[in-house]
Amino acid sequence: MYAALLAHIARYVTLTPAEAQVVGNYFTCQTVPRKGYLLEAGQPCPASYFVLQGCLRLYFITEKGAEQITQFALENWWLADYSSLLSRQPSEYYIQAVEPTVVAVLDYARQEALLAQVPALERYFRLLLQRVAAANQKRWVHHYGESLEERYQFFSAAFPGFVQRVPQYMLASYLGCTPEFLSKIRAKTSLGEARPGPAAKG
Amino acid sequence: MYAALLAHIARYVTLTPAEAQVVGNYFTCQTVPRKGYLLEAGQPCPASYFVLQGCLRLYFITEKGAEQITQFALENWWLADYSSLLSRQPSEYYIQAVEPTVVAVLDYARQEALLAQVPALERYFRLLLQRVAAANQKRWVHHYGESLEERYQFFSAAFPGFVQRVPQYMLASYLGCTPEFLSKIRAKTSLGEARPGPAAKG
DNA sequence: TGAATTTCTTAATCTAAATTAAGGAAAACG
DNA sequence: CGTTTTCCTTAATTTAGATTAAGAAATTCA
Repeated sequence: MYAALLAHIARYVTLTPAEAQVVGNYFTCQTVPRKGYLLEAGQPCPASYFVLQGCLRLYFITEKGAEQITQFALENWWLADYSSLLSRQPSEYYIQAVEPTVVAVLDYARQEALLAQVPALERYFRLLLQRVAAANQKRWVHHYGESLEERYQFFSAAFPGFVQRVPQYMLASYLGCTPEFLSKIRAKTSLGEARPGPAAKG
Repeated sequence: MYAALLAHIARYVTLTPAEAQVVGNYFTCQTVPRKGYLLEAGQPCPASYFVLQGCLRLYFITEKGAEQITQFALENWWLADYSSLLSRQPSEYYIQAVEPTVVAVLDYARQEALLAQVPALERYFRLLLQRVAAANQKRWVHHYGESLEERYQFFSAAFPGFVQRVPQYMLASYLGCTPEFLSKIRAKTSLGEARPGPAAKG
């Protein structure tokens, strides 16, 4: 059931079979349809989510009423609103499934009990969060060091296939521009690339 | 010597006196003059730094040759290039002292040994990094959800005194605008505020 | 399969913030 | 203490990307 999750943990720490068993007991599995919500603004973030299958997006609503996406989560990625999770205050985010999605759920109320029972997970999450911190620092380098066109190019190269998996307006939101502008960038960029002929079909 | 560091750790986990002793043995103390460097681009990040006194900035050089600041660290803040620390690859960042600064240094090579000896620190760093993750998520909300003027207002309010402590062009870089634009914002904003009279002096 | 909904594109106009330039004030430090 | 360096401000010009509008294509799902 949680094979992917246990495999992910095994990348960082070694669990005994008994510990792996305990981990399995603390998680629940949840299926979310396309456009279904795991978190809506106003409620405290109830859990951390590990994506087993599918894709999630985390976004908030700006003053102007636009959806601003700040994170995606594909298979083997964790997603949560850490502020709300830690403070138990209402979240300002939405976590929504971009496609039909299956997640392993670590309920907030049970997290500390699990960590007490399986201390190796303290280390797992420490190592994981260190990588999250590293990724965040890099993200600011891309954000401030590169133009939108460069960021799009980098993103397409770094996550091949992902660009085909989410609507372009969502990618635009994540990259910090309008769909119109991303469309312009792509038109300019793909001039040299193979165009599908009139009869071709994806 | 490391009273502030031990006090910070004590906010998250409880150490035995013996453990506190061990922690003290693993850190070294380093003094950096104003404009001195703890890390320069091209070298692997050698350690994590905990600021005991003073102020650090983390920045990189953009394609256009400008310094782009992405983080500051005041007293009781940790600072490191996590990417470089984890990968042992050359860093793209500089860590420089904004004022004469004293840091507690956790050398990369000794970090894992310390954590093995004092497992409670796995938890300390896990909890710390969870807060870092929360702060990072919030930072994107401010970045994308607010205008530069609002971000400046928020920042001044959230870190009173800090605005007076670093040069304005550094704050501008961190906030993501030019010094000229920040100057304009401040001129507009402070119209209603008390101006120092002609005879007044700081 | 076919209507309804979502998504993508192009193009004209507009705007927030960058760039450039240059003078003046404040700190640093020898 | 004074001089060198660093820092701040104002203003004219320019630009990257937003906004608005509208039609075309692709998906979804009943």
